[in-house]
Amino acid sequence: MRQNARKDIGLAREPIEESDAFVTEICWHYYVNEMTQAEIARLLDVTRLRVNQAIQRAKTLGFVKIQIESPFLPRIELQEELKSCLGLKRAVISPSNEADYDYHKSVGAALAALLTERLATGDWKSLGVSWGLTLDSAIRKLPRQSHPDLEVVSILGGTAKGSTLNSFGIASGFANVLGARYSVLTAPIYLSEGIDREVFLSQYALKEHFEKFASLDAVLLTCSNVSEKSFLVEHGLPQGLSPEALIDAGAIGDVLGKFLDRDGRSVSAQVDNRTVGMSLEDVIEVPEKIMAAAGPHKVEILKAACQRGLVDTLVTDDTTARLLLKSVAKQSTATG
Amino acid sequence: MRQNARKDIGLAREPIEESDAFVTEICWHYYVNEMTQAEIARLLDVTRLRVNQAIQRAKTLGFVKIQIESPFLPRIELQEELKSCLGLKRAVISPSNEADYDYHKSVGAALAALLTERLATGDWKSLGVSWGLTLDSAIRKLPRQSHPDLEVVSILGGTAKGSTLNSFGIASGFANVLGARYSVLTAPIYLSEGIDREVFLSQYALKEHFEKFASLDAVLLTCSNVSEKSFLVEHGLPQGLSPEALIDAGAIGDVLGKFLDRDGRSVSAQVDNRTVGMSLEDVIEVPEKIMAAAGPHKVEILKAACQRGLVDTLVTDDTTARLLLKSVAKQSTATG
DNA sequence: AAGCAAACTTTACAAATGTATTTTCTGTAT
DNA sequence: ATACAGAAAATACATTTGTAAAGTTTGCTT
Repeated sequence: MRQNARKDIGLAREPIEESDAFVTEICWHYYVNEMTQAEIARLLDVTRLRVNQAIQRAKTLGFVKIQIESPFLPRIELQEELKSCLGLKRAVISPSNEADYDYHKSVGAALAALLTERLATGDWKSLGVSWGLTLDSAIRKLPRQSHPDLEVVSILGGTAKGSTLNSFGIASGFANVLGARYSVLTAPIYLSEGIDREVFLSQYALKEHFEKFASLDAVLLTCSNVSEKSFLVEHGLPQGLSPEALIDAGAIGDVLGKFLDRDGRSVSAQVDNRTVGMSLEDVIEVPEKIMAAAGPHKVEILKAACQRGLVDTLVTDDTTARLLLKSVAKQSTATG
Repeated sequence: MRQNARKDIGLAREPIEESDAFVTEICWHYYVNEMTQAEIARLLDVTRLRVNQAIQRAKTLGFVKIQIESPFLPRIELQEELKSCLGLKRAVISPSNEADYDYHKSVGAALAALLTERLATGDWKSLGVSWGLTLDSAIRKLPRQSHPDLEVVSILGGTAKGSTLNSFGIASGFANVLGARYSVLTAPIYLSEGIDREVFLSQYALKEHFEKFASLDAVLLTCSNVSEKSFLVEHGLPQGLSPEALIDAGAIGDVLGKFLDRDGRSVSAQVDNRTVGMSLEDVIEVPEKIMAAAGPHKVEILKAACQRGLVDTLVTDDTTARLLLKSVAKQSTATG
């Protein structure tokens, strides 16, 4: 067929038969004997170009199969998939212990490892932190370090209850173990009704703190869903705001006390306006946005947060990662 | 221990941990994503040198396995000749790199390819393995497989030195990569003088193991000559047995620790009686006897082993194959 | 036999890789 | 604190590889 077609337009010379045996032998010399392409060309008395082409042909035809053999491979594959699915710059996936599943331990350790690495190389001056169990867990896993030029900045107000994993405890905890300074947000996460936001935030101490948000080199974010598993929902919601009302409004979880819907849109400007902390718009401007969260109940809010552009590095565990991928796949088949 | 030793000579910095996960990730990017080393270095924020070293380390460690579809197509004529000359059922000849000749690499890869093919079609339940550099090389080239019904049986005792390429390491290495069970021969290759063979071998664990020899579907054999190139001669000969004495007795090499003369006859029943492993008589009974060996120094012992009927499949390289043919031709003109 | 076009070889060069050398960094010991 | 030694980074360079031009060969057509 192809031959005839060529002849019709005036074929000159048959292409030399690049036999499988020829290609095979070249590949053998190249990959097994580790000869250079020039050496092989000399040995078989052909041009180097032909050797080069044979090897490339073998690769595309699948004659040579390169396998990577390692217990770590599955996780790397997962990371790559997550990155492309969610549009991340980096994904860190910790192996979770499925038998004795703990949402925070594994992710905390992974975050600690990542932080240590980034702090060593990244030359950060200012690190924003929210709070929650995951960050508390990371602090426990962090080795003691010395970063005298680093300032840990709390980017979210606190709640009355819960001392160590509260705003104050997390920021100071990080600063302590990292050998850094810190600045906390001495305010509740939600303003009481009737308090004028502008007036409250204009207080001198708060104003100075808020100005630091603009120059953060990185932020550590967490998220949660709307259920009794959420610390915020259990202990921190302002009076008059019920979980049911949030769910009715489309909320699937929160980032920095701001509730988002399935597509990452803010559910209630009104509620958002009562939170004391960094705005999501400001978060998006931070060069490195590290989100650490795990657990099946956080899949939806993680997806939403990524969609909103709040995440460029995701730290999670393999269980959550797999659920995330499944969820994204389902969504795209439903939509597209 | 090692740390102290280092400290004594004034250690400065711990070498950074080139973790397997790190190496794996680099190989993933390099081979799967086809990124350049420089790109990977930038991505992971390390020097290009480290990436380069990681890839080379992965290659030598066998983390990456490169498979070629049909490596022995081009050597058909040579193979046919060998088969008829040596009375073989099958001959597999790999092309070797004569400029930078490595006895084991090429043959190991060919053996790996052959094994993969035979395991897929042959329905083996039990595979006997000896040990040596050639088999070690084959393990590195074997892709990971799953043969849960296969048992790898070590057919030869070990030496004190040389961990991975020893009896235990080879059998478990094959089993690991093939996804099979294994049974090792926990005994030295040569009994010490004065130990009663019958008494020693009657030990429960050994007896049970020896009984497996009768039902092997295949064996992987190697051989060596009597010189400093032989691992056995260098490291494994029993006390009081010198290479010179063996040569004087007509020995030209060994198979399974049993030394043979030019015609494949056992040189010393006394020495044979001290070896712990499968007897040559039992080997002959195995349905598939695969001998893998290469190098000019192994030509004579290969010929002898074939003559003795220990080989029905020979895996070697083209250099050795040609020498074998020449040697056989010379002998037959001299004799006939 | 001249023309022609496909397919190869030659040539050239840019990019990537491998390796050696120098420099910088860091923990330990003096 | 200072000197020191070992390790990694930085640098430099030779080799190898990939690719895109040229130029040449070959077999067919006219």
